[in-house]
Amino acid sequence: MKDVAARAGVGLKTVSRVVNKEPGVTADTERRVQEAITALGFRRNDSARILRKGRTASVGLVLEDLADPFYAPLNRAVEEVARAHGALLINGSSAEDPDRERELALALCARRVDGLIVVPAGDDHRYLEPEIAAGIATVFVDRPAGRISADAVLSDSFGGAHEGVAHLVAHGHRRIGFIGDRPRIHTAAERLRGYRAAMADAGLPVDESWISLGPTAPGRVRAEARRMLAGDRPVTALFTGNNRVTATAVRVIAAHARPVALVGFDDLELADLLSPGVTVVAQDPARLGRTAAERLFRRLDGVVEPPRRVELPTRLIARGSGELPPARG
Amino acid sequence: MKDVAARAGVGLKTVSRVVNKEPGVTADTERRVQEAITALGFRRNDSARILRKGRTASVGLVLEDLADPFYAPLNRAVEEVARAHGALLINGSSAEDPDRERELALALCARRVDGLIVVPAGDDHRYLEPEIAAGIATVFVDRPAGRISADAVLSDSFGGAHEGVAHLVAHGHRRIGFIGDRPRIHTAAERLRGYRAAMADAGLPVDESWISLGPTAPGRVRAEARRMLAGDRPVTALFTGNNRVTATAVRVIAAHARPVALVGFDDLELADLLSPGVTVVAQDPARLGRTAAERLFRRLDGVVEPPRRVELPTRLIARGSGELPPARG
DNA sequence: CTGAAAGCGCTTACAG
DNA sequence: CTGAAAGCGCTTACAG
Repeated sequence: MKDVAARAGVGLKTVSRVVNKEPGVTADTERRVQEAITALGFRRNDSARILRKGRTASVGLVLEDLADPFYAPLNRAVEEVARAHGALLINGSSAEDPDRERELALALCARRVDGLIVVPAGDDHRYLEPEIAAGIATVFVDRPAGRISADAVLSDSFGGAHEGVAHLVAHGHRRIGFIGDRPRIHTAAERLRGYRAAMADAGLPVDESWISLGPTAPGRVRAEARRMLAGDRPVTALFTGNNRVTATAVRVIAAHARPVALVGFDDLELADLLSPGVTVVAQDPARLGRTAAERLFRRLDGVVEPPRRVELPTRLIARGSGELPPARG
Repeated sequence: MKDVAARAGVGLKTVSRVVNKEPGVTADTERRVQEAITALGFRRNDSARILRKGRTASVGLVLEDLADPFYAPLNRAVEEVARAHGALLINGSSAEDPDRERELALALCARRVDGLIVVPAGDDHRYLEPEIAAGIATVFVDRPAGRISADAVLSDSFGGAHEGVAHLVAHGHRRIGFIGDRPRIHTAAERLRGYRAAMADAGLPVDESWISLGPTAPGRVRAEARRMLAGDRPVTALFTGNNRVTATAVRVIAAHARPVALVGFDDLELADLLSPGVTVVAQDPARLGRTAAERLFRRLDGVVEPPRRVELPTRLIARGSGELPPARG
């Protein structure tokens, strides 16, 4: 910029005015400056601008896995809202590791993102308190914050699971298995709570061997599904706690001798084309992302309100697998 | 930092030393500085650091759609490589709009990302020449750059399409339809070229009504597929140019009276569970992303080489739909 | 082992 | 309409 000013024979401020299209520059001066800019190949350095202005026009997003079919649309929705507000998006995957979540979130804060959206992996977010106090707006999405009070945008995991399990009960099932993610993950715990409540509401006993929480790696899920379907009092239906678990369960059921009913939390691509179609409790990941980002930008626009928890509804989509009657033992 | 120095009664440089864990500070001094840091809630501002150091330790990624099941794993792979090199990832979607691609890429350059990875939407990238000249390493992925010479990491679209169509021919098909993306997209053009070459190699004539390139919106693809399957000399097989087209074609075929063979470019989740399973020419999007990012960081590490085009192989996965014989008219 | 000065590339008041 | 000075929060030489 200094060089441009020298070449155009004007002051630094005049160059700044031209670059930022501020008024108060003669057409002639502007032309001279523009010439110098192209001659020198000048490109404004936004880092310097940011340092001076205070705001970085960027937001950070920490989620579990950028490649997951559930989080990818959430990511995209956050990007769209950021873009509408002239901000760039810096994001990364925690890989469900609390240390990595923390490291990434703090790196984003050190870059002075204006705001932060977090899908938490850990359950203690006190490490963010100094950052929030220093003015970095923070919204949690998909799961609530741990040990601090902050905005959260969630799906109704309890209600969705309750509805899905009640649907199986309505179709005659009495022995229903639940396979979900690790119990320290809020959504997994809530969905299990929904399962238990639906069973209790129907007056059905629950055998603890019908419940399995843990990593969603195909190997574990496959083994647990097979275990629940074996023996002489097998479950006649499965309720699966997220998209990854459902995909594996569909494979196990397809290879099983007797038909097994299935309702899965989260929708899957092509789920309607399988035989039978997979009945799901669908979330709207894009809406989760959009809602969280809009809340973030409201805060950045100066709206002050106490932290709030928003719960978005889920939607049961019946496609066949959840309407199968119990197989005769 | 100034405040910390004042409070600890030391110079600015000493604080800097402590923050950066540089040697040459007494244990006692370090303790005093650390106390001041926590008392004041000091957090280093990486923007300032970056301005001074020159490198931002961040890379930019412009792709078509963060939410697309093909690009999401590519995105994640780039992130992993960036992370291994201590860099953050700033990314965004072009939505297949050349202006938006340009706007986003230049915004990233203005932030002075160290390097840029681009899935091009447009076909003229001369706008990046000043940036590249100024030292921003740039690698194109999935599609090559237009009108500039730059590194590119691609899948073998021609070879993959050729193999997929030859597979259909080997199973007896003579009238094969091709539905692909807009012709100005490099991969779409290459896959069409592969289709034509495979037909020519088999000595089969091609009726131009069997070919349809255009937007991959379900409505258009559905209409075109139905058109090719109607009349008294319908195609007996379809070759689809990407994951979105394949998903729609599967639905059309499922609703069609006679069986229709199908081979799709790109793999789909659950494709193996459909009846019949969907035969595909699979790419490896994560490997594309990883390869491009590794090439970028090699350049950032100072390796100087002429721009190179790398082509990764595809893999035909036979699952049933591509092995169906032609239906009798 | 420690610190004062200069500078990274901009913008913000303020003055002409 | 235009510009010189100060400063954003750090780091880089350099000197004690």
